[in-house]
Amino acid sequence: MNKDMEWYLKEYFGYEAFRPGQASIIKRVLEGQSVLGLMATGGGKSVTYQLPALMLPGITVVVSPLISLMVDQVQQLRTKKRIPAAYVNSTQDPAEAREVLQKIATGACKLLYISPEKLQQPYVQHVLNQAGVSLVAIDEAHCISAWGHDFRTDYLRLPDTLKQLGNPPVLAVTATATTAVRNEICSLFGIAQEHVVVQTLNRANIAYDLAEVNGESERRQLTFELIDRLEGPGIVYCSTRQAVDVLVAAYQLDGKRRVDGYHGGMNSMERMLIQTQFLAGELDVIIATNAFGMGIDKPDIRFVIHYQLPASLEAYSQEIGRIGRDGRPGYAMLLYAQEDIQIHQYMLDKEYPTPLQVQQFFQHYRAGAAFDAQTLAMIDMSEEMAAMLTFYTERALSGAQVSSSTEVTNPVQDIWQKTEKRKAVKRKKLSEMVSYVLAESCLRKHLNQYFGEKDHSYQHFCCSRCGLSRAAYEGERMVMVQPEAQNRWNLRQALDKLLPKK
DNA sequence: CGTTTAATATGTATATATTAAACGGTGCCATACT
Repeated sequence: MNKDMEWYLKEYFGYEAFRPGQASIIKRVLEGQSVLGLMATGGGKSVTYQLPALMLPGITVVVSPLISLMVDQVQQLRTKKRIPAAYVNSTQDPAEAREVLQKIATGACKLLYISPEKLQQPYVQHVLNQAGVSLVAIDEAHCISAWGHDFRTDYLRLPDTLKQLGNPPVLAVTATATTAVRNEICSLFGIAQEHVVVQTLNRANIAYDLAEVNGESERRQLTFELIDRLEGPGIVYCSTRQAVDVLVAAYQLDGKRRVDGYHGGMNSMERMLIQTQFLAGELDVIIATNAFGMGIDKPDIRFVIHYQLPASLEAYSQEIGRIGRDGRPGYAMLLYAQEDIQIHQYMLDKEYPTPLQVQQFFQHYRAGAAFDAQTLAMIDMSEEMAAMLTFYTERALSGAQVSSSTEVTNPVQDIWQKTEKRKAVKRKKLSEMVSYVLAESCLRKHLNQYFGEKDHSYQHFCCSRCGLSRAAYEGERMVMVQPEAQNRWNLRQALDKLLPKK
């Protein structure tokens, strides 16, 4: 079997040898085991399901979070590797989609890329069952925990969806997962502890830096200086679309480098254009919200600047993880101020329902009402919240059936409590982000420990707490920002508010 | 909750100060509408 694996690796992927972790994941997958693979960005995750897809008898379904990722990967497989792959999603018209699915039914495709939403459609499942599903790969599997509980609950429905496909083995892969996230993925898909394959998540080539800023002008000045002086391509992350637009306009006015913006408010053509330009080296820096970056294949990103505090260490680690996939040194700067927390708190409060909203939703749900635009407007609820509440309501009602003998709980109360629980989890993640900037210990250690990583080695620089100065990093002098005691104290107060009361 | 933008106030023409209102992330899909 070993020889076969290597033959496929060379024949289809052009590599002489496997990269660390790959062979061990693939072996288990070929044995029919369900596996969770954790590999640092740039570790070659996609080969771990693309190669088994060629060797296994049936089709491999790749659950992918973004249409743009499906398009990229399928194109690469078809043109560069000559592997028969396809995708089904909402960019296709019904006739087109039917054509693809009919081809799949005949077994002409080895890989199908699809979203968790689309995978629930009965016709899609019917076709896949005809072809026979050998493996379900879940790409960017941290999305299950990051999005499954609120933003895209279809991620948490995946175990039920896979039941309809006869529970094929699962290979979940990601670059960031805390112990809690690993446990959640394992229990959802029945992955045994010995089938969790972990490569080191420590990013030895990244130098971690941190600076507290006072006021908008200081923040902006520091950011623009960094963009001007740092070498190579980079990304600047902001918390809001507006901040992105403002920064782009301000920098383009008299900045030295080629910079453009990217966020969810832009249409897909614009977004595609900007991303393509960045990948092709026609843009030096992208200023973006967290909409940018997932799955982008650019090995030479040299720096990431966080203009504001991100919402969690998971998000932070994902975003800086895009630095230096080529293994060459890179630099991560996190700018923060006390007021950065407010936007995240606001979003959190807005995302989750009040008891009244749950009640109104439940009444309509019970009455069998469709949650169309009109109904939603009537109860003043967003499409997103209705989708989330549908999920929790379904859970509450099916759960009630199972345990009906014990006690009859109020479903509305039950649903609201479940959503409050998730809200508390998110609040805690935000507090952990704040703790990170407040703690005075080594940044690398703190971040690595959060993800259960014990290796803290580094190549050139560790972090600003371990003696990295920006002057040293850039090889020239630069104004250092002095943190003010007052602001730190306020931030501690804000942190206290985030933590649950005892 | 903080920042940005729009609207008003001032006191007699342009611009600044003050106050009020608006706004805020991530994407799939289906459906309704042009």
